[in-house]
Amino acid sequence: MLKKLFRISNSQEYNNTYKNGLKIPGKYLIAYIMINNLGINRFGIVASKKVGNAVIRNRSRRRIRAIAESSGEHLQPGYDIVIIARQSIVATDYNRLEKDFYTVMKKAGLC
RNA sequence: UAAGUAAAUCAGAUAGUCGCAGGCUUUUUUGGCCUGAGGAAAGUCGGAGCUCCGCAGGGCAGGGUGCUGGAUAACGUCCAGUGGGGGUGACCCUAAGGAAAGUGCCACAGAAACAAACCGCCGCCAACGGAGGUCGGAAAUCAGAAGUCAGAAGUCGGAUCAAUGGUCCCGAGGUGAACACCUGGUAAUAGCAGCCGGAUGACAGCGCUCGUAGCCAUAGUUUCCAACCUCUUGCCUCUGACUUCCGACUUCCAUUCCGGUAAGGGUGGAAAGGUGAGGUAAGAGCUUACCAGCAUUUAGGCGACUAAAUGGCUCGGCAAACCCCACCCGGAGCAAGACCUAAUAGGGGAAUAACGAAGUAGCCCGCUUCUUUCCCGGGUUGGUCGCUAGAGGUGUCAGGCAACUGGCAUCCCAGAUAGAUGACUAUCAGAUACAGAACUCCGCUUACAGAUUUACUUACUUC
Repeated sequence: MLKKLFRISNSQEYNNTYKNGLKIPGKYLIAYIMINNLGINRFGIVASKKVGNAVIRNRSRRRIRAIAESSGEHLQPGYDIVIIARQSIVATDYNRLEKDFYTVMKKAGLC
């Protein structure tokens, strides 16, 4: 589902979101949310080297992506969302991560 | 069965649901099919392909490699060997050229670190000292032997007495109480010109001097003379012992000086080949046997090297210190680079026609470019290609000990671009190691839960 259309692919767009977006911290992840004028949600997922080696980073990124894919119907459209993985993500399972994601989204008022 | 050694393989499986990337294929809007992380994808250490750099030429500098032969596109990789080291063994480890080209270093300790004497062992000369021995001389003492003189006692003989023994007294004459004096005879001792004998001696004999002391002058126990013997003392000679002193010679010990010695001790990572025997003043390859090392010759091997014989007789270590020798090395890297589209402009300042500037990784030369170069300012990071059919995989045959090479057959096996390979459920199992492609390949190194296989070694047990 996450085709190129639904991705943030430019470093300028990332920087824009960091500067102007709304920062909402969760237990396992942090979200920066900013309104775009496209009428769709675009996601960007970031896992820094703090999280772990390449394998661990890939796994956590894929989990977040899987949640984002499945969340499409539940969220209001029209936002750029950058999700940053925290170090604590390593120890959790999928269900807890999903819960955390939705609490963050609720805080942001997207669902 | 246990403990090992070497090599190889695997790296959860199956099913379902929902998804992602690429390719193919239809169909025209979305279906279908296929494929989709690793042995290390990691570290980015070595090498190569590929690309660009005004095509990389010479010298210097610099860097790398370093037993031999082979393999390879190449390598610091691999294979086969050689030497060295370790293991009972299977097997493992090994930067392993040159120290007789030169320079340098070898801390501390130690006498000495490249040619050495601290202790030790040994020798010589001289001086001094200590202890002893031998010989000679002198003195003193003691002992013995021989001798000699004197004395005493005795025996015997002779003279004397008529004749024995004992005791006392007296004993020539005269005077006298006595001392003393006088007379006659003899004459010892002593002394000494001398002669002679003795052992050159003590001393004896003869002689001489004095005529003294003494003795005698009626008989007598007595007395005298001579000889012998014994004892004692003195003296002398000889011998011996001991002590002291002096001299000469000699032995041992110690110290100093000089020299020999590399066996031994001690220090050190390392001390001048090792061990045994001979040898020596003591020692030493000084000699010899064996071992190690070196050189030469012969034999074997493409070679590293190995074996044997012979020889003289022995050479410290470090080159991962400089260095020498042999071989190799242009640089930057897929953000390389190419193309397409869009945009366009060359704006300001400076330097200027060679003795200049820039490029070619450093320096010198050489080469190339120059109305160009530098600085300031401005613009660009969109897309496509590179990009995965390759020093490719699998099988087989052939060559080779092997690494590897060649032929044939067959297969196509990730290619993203903020970056795919995932999420959930169920079942099974030993309950999940290390870990994620980014141009490619060959290696190396490092990480790793476990599982399996093959070959071999050692030990034990059974048949």
